[in-house]
Amino acid sequence: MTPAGPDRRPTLADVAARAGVSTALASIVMREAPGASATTRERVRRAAEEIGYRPDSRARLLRSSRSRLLGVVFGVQHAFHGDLVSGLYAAAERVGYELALSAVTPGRDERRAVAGLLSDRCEALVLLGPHSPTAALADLAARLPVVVVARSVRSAAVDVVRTADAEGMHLAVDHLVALGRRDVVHVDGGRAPGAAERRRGFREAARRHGLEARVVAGGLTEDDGAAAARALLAGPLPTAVTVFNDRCALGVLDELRRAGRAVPGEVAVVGYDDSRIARLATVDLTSVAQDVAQLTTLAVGRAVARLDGTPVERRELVVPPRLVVRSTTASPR
Amino acid sequence: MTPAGPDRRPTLADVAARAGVSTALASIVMREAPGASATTRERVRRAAEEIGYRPDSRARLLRSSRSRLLGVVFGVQHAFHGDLVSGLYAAAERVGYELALSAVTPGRDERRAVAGLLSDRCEALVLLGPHSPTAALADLAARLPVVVVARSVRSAAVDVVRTADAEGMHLAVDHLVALGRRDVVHVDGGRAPGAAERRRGFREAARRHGLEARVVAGGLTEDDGAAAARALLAGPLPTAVTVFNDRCALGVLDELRRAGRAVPGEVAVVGYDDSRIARLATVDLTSVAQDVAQLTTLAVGRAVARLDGTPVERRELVVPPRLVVRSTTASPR
DNA sequence: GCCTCCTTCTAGAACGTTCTAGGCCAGGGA
DNA sequence: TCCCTGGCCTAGAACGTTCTAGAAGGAGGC
Repeated sequence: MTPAGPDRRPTLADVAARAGVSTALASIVMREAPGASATTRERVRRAAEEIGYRPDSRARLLRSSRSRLLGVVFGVQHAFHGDLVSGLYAAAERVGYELALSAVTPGRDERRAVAGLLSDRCEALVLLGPHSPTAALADLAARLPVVVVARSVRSAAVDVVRTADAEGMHLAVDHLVALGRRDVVHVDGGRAPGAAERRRGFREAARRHGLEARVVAGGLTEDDGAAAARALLAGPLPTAVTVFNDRCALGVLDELRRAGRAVPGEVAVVGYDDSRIARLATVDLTSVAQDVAQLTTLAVGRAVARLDGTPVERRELVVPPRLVVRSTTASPR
Repeated sequence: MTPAGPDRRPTLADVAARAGVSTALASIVMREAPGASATTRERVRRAAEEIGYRPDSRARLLRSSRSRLLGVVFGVQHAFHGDLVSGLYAAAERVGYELALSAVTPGRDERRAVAGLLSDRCEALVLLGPHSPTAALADLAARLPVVVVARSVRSAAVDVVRTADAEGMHLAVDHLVALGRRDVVHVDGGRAPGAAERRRGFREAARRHGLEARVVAGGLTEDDGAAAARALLAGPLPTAVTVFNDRCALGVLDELRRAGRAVPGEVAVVGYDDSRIARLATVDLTSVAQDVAQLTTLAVGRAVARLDGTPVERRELVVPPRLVVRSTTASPR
């Protein structure tokens, strides 16, 4: 019978009492720290097992000034953020950190998400494609290390890890031109994180090839893509289209096919993100892939470097993208 | 100059010192508890503001035995889980609880996700479509209240909140029959959470209408749906298809259209989940909608009831689904 | 004057861990 | 004999909160 009620969560003191040692020694055993004999270790471990002891990470963190906890803010809507979160878990584990997740939802904005993490005593924050203004991010960075992923921020206070989106568009345009497609249009992502950079890359590459750099309004969703495709269908059809992201590209594809236009026969289409959608057999979309493993490893690495006080050379880390060619691009029929 | 280094996180004692009161009183003010004069409140609040004080939720939770923290395990891949998480945040906030998120990723299984939440001192767990065997869930439920969402579990130990999936299939089949479609096939979800129930519902409804209850193998993804459609195209085409979920339905749709079959002219298609995909103008899929707001409100409510010791009548709460009719179902051409 | 009651406040003990400082004992060198 | 040294262990103080018990001071009733 435990002293303070039957359903009390077992504590280290309970383990120690049962094993007949001090709590300090029990702590040593549980942490696998040096300073206990083999027999005692065994005894303490068995006691812990028997009463179902689980360390209370909050008490643990309270005591040690370091929490080894990285806060992550992600958008619950974005499939790509899901991939990034997976990568972050793996990267954090490799360097002995834990993750605290906080989601941005339609009813919970970034401020709320960040506030939650701050009171959880995270040592640093990793923000996935944040929408907060630069000033707000800089304010935050005055409190603790902040790493922004997949968006570029013009501030000396925050670290940025992102894909070389302009280069990704170069790859896409070069690929299309090599296929003999010279009338290329870009379907834009508006004010979404990364859109400006991708637009810029498109324009640079088009100019380099001596092409007219035509850009039409698009967006993040399939419906935005469909609308853009309808706009394109109203005029003379280009021979190739680069699209802000895969979801939008899907809308473009669908609308083109509905209008009876052959893809890639008449029009080639390139997406961005290499999401699961792009990889589906029924879609099989050529797309610019972001290197998730690299992005997440660098993001965690940068956060840890800041915490350890390791000198850091550049604020911005840029990861090269990769073009994944599938069946929506080919030479004209 | 703070005593213990310049970048120490400000604590309640700092606030109290600056305001010239005891920490206990500062605590009272920060918690908005009764027992402080208006002028003192104002003074303490200003001091907190000035030094940028943020309560340390871990210390707070350590002290009070209640953590008011609900652990949520979700799959980072599932768009539907994203919707549920959004709803859970809102529902938890309404009853004064916080959420701790723990993701299941390709490299992080449910055991890991749950273990993390347990050491975070969550009072109860909400599991979204868990894959763990019933026995493991029951073990867990012996430690703390467990609510499983969107899957049915045959165990008296855990609470379940789910959609009446069988009824959803009744709605779908009734709708198709009312449209004059009597040759209906179900594309199955295999061992996915909810699949068995949906299959059962389909069979019941078909039998009720005196139809042959034909079921073909499908799955969760677009590719599974495409494969199922190819199987259907190999024989005489049914006049209607119900599909395990929207993603799979999308594959079915795509493959049917590629084969030149008119939807809904020749074949009507009904999906399940009413996901964002189904709502897209380019897809516009008739689908069975799950009531996310209701599911999440009930899940949180049930967890809280267990914690408060409120007597609970049934272990399983079943929420009625709703049929959303769009353009993939109509009378035969 | 004394008692009670209220409001406003404070000291100090929790909470469950880790860490610091030190105790005790055996072994070994002088 | 004495003093180190090293291995194993413990007491007790942190960590930043909240909570309990109670003090101080005034108002009011007798």
